[in-house]
Amino acid sequence: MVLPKLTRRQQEIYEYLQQHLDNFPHPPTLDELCSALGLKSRGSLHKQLHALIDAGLVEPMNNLRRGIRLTEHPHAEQAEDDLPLYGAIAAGRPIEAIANPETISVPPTLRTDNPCYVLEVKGDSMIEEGILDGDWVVIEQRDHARNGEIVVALVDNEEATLKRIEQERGQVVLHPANSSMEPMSYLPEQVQIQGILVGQMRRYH
Amino acid sequence: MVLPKLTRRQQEIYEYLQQHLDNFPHPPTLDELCSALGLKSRGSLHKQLHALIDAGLVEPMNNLRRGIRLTEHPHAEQAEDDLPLYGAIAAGRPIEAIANPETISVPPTLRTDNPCYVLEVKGDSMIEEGILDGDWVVIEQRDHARNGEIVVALVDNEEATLKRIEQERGQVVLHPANSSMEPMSYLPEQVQIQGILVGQMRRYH
DNA sequence: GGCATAAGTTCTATAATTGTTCTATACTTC
DNA sequence: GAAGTATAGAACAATTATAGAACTTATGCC
Repeated sequence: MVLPKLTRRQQEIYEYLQQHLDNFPHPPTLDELCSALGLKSRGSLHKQLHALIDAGLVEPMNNLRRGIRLTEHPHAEQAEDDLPLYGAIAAGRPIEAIANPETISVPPTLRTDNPCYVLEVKGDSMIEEGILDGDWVVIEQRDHARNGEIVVALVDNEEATLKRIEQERGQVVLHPANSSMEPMSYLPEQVQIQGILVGQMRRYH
Repeated sequence: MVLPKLTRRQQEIYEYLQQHLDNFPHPPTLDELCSALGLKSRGSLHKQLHALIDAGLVEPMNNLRRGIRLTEHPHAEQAEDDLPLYGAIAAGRPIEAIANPETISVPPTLRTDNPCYVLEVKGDSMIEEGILDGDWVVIEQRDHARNGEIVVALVDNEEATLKRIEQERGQVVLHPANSSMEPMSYLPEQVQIQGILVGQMRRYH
């Protein structure tokens, strides 16, 4: 996301702040920053900083003498932490079809910037990957995957499962992570990828 | 370290207190602190200290003598869903002792209403419970547990581990969830419970 | 228990520092 | 060359820091 257009110099200064602000024992004053940047005029720096403040990158300092600080979450906060929860992996139904899903809160760390949703895991097919019955998995919505990724796959439009995928010429192999189950091979047209695993959560209480 | 919105001088004084408060035989009087800090006016210092009290960093001292103490958990006012992240399970250190932790966002579902913190798991001792190396675990801060709960236990004040606990008369058994490891027995006084497992998160990207 | 003293509190005044605003000038880029 | 950008410098306004005095409250001592 690109915020209000910064000039070249403003960008330079912002990058300098990101890199060197921690080097100062305390948040620096305008004068200190001036000499660190090689500027001679407090007023000039102030003007540049005000542009960064307007862009939401630097803490506004309304006449306060607390020094210059960067804002906590520069990139304006993501819409919501809530993602749709489509219940247990629903056999035979394309994920997106479900009408009015519940939602569940998911920390930004566990998701990607692309559209994601949450499923509740049923069964032990991924137990050796540390994914247990009842866990929630965060799925990035996608219709293709790289080999080795763990995907939500809909087979023959009937059964949706969570498996590690290997795609070769002419066939798709879905590997469970459970030594009591066998990998299964399908034709590419039998398998529809509905998303790939990007996060996992479990509660113990 | 970025503190709440303190002025420079307030920050200086706070850092001085953090460093030198233990050097005084008793908590110092305002006058003693003044001369230690090179100030000449008790009133001035008092004003600064009051700012620190408002910020929740110094215990309020309502007319008490020698009452200057730092608060236990300075950063009480945390962002809503953010919990302190104490890094990997740290051998030999009581969890609460770590100074200024990072924080990580945790959905309400994965935590309890009691104080919680987050650890990063190192090692495979709980692999059969679906807790892998690198996972984050949400821990409710507690010093006791029921049998069968998974706890963060500090053994002999040296080693902190995540294990399932069984407490019998006269001994405490810590069970790993890894068939290549053996349960270990200890005397109750060797084992200090630092919290119990209430949630778990993992990212795949 | 009462009193003296030490220590915390409140207040005002003043000095120092620092953020803000403004104007003039130089520099880039198209 | 025009428009936008960057810098310097001065003047200004506000916050912050300090000192000092007066006041209140706790604590210990007899």
